[in-house]
Amino acid sequence: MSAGRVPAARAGARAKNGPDKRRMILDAAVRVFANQGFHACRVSDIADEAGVAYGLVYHYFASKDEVLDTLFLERWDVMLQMIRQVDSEQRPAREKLQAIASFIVDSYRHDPDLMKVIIVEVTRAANSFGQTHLAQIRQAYELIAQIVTAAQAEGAFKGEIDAEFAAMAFYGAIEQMLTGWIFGLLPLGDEHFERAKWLVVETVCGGLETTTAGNTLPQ
Amino acid sequence: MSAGRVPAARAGARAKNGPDKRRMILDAAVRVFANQGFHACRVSDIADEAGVAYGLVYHYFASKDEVLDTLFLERWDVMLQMIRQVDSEQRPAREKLQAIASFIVDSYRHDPDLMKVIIVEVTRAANSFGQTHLAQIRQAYELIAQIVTAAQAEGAFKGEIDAEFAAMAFYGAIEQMLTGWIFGLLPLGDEHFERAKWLVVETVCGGLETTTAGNTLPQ
DNA sequence: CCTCATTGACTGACTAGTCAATCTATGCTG
DNA sequence: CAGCATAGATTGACTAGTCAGTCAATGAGG
Repeated sequence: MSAGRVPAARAGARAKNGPDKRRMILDAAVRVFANQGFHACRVSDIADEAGVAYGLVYHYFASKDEVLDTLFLERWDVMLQMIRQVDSEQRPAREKLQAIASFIVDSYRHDPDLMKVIIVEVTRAANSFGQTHLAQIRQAYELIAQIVTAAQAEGAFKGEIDAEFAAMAFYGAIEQMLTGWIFGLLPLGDEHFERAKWLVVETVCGGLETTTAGNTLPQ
Repeated sequence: MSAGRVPAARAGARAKNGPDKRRMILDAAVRVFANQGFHACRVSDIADEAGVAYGLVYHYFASKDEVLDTLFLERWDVMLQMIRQVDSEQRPAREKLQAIASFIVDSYRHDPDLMKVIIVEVTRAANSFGQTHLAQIRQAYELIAQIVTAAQAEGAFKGEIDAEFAAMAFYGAIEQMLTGWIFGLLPLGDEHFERAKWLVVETVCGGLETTTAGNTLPQ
């Protein structure tokens, strides 16, 4: 509902005139939320960062919550579309997962603040925004699970591991990777981002163990 | 520092008399934090839940923050000790990871509220408690990474996957599993918990893919 | 002069943390 | 053993500050 507050028509009209204040507020909010956290920051911080008056935030958004809702939904929808697209293609499951991992890592590379906000304030906020956007979040898991299910049906993936579970593990591994970057626990930089894309997929698809005969007794 | 506020001696003395109010406050806080979230709840909620006066919370704890700090450190220390123990034993890496997964899942089974609080309010709270306890959290990752490194040295695990990274993926998969239960996205119940223990390890160690060398045909 | 954008001072509600008073257990003293 | 002292436990009304959201006024374009 929040995403529809300002009709596309008006947003377009704005572009002709001065800068789009609504967009400036959203962009400022990303920075403020990322640096201070949603709860710790004040609405005035967002207004100041955006260079607009306090009240203007409430002209474009019904509440502080709605600012975050908007940011999340904007980005999450893009991700869901992307996964659906990948899902529909005719490629090996590993490549599909690879594409998803790439997209998420690139999202982080492109706008780390936004991804930090989405993950920290929504996706993992079980008592607040995570609940309100649970349906959206769930969709991502389900789409990934579908990929796994399909791969199992054609024999590429083991049938013994529940698809919904595999989806959680895969997504969890990716998010933890971003968390590592967010917390400064993993090294940043383009080559690390690229390597990370491959590493998650290799870990989850190929496994950590060496494929010794029958993988029964290591060593 | 918070953990040491009440000397063990006095805590023991308390046991002789009435109930340990400090403990009651901590236990109540777990329930309140789990149900409402740290930020959303008031200190009076904790006091009410514990059945004590508001001021008593501040007799035992310097601040609302310190209550959560105490809860986290108490439990996290137990987990670190457990991982160190496992780490020192002479067993295959897969079994070690299995033991860690079991411990965490059992922790959740035993006290879901506490684990929810630790994960949601600390481990994943990049802008608040996650930062203050970063050193503790990091230790867990490093210990797990050590297990992976050792396994790689003896050839049981592939050398191409960075150990620290594998540790993040493994831990991330487990936490995501708990998140699934917390959000009500994965089925609860003893058999599911048991299965989950095996599933994470099988996914991360064995991988999702079927072993191409005609090892198995699922179904 | 109408509409929408923009401003920022102000209000109303909320809550972490304080503190002075009261209670309770224990032990000491004469 | 009664009486008293001391220290810690317990109480909850109160303070001081914060901040989300409101609104009346002003500005600008058509």
